[in-house]
Amino acid sequence: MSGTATDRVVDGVYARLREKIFTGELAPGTKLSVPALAELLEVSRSPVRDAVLRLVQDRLATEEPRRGAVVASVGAAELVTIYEVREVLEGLAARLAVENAGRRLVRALREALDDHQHAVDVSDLAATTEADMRFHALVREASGNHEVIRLLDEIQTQVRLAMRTTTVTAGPRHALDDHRAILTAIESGDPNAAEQVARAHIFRLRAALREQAGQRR
Amino acid sequence: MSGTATDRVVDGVYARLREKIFTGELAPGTKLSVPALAELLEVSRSPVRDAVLRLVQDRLATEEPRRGAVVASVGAAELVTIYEVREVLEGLAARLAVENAGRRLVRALREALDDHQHAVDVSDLAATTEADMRFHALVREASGNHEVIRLLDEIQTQVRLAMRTTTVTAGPRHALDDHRAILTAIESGDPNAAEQVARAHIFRLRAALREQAGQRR
DNA sequence: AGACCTTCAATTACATGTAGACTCCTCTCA
DNA sequence: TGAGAGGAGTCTACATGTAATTGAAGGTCT
Repeated sequence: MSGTATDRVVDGVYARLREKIFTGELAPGTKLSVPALAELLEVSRSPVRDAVLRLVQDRLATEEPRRGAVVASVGAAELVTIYEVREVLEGLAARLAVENAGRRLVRALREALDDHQHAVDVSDLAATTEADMRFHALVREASGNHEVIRLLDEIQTQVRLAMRTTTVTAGPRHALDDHRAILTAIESGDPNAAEQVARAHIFRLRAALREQAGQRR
Repeated sequence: MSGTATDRVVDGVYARLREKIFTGELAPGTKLSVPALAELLEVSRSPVRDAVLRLVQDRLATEEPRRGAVVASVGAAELVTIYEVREVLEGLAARLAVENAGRRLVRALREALDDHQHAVDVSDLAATTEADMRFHALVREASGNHEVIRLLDEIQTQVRLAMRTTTVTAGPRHALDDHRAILTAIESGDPNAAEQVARAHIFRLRAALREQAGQRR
């Protein structure tokens, strides 16, 4: 009567490796040796192998045929191409969110915004990032489109990984203003406005990135 | 001196399974039993297991924890959500293609269009589909954005799979006109126009789908 | 010193064994 | 007749063995 549906070893290994990557314990470039990790995590090689393949699948690692996998590193240039995609997807998410929007969404967004504001006021970087991510997560969940949610989750994963290497922040103040504008557009119920404003937000982030990394066009 | 870089068994198994899915030999809903496939393909279970995991990864199959994998079936409703994403990505691809565009691209697109026209004239469905897909492939390759290319490839895979179940065609004539408009916009060098026209194209396909499947909003 | 070869340890990719979970079928009993 | 127990067979998930390859270290010759 204790049964979790998924008590597979591979799930735990995957989660633990993912965590080690995000904390930096496994830094970009680190080799993911299956036997070594198996010993470290005290499981056999099979679930480790499967977990590493999953990491490769969501591009937290890259593999070359007979040479194994290493923790991926997302450079500024790649991040710019990712943000080009992110721009249109966040726009779509905002549009769809408006079409589905309920009071619940608006209330939750306001809450995230308040937290964001407060975090910025007291210069709490971690809380700022958290509130920022929560705002975006709320919008995409509200889109109701499973593909949009999945793809934006993937992108967020890549961005988190990129933060190990590059600085991604593009002025916390700016982001806050942009979020406010997005909320206003959603409240107004205008899908086109929401799409435009959401796109403009990511566009600005991308511009900051491009400049900071100084290249590409 | 004969060495191909990748002579891994798993690659061949993956390719063969993929092919069997697209030809319909493995129809949506079919269970992918690892031991059975291993015997069928005359390899051991290991590479088959890895190949099946890859199929799950690109959503040609779905798996449930202790119950194995089955060939995925893409329903009309899911396809509509996929097309919502496809709309903005094709728009982005067209926009970026304009920014990069060279004469080579325009020439290749014209060629694909001519083939498309001819295939429609003689009612060759296979050739029509091929020329249609080629046109889109050219545009996204020209975008120069690796993420856009990868995501649209994924989407095309899903669409191909969906064709096993649903009819996706939305009037071959319409598609041809839309492609002509996209080419015109690209030739004119106006990124915004290209994005709008490309989006409108997918929008129409989606509308046709939504109607044909009669639901969703 | 520097280029090349050899050797060695580590690792990948594949093969195979097996406990426990799941499915399906049959048989029992109300 | 229909619900439910029981059992057989199949399969997944994990464990483990191993050939061949790779990368690194060290040695040799020029």
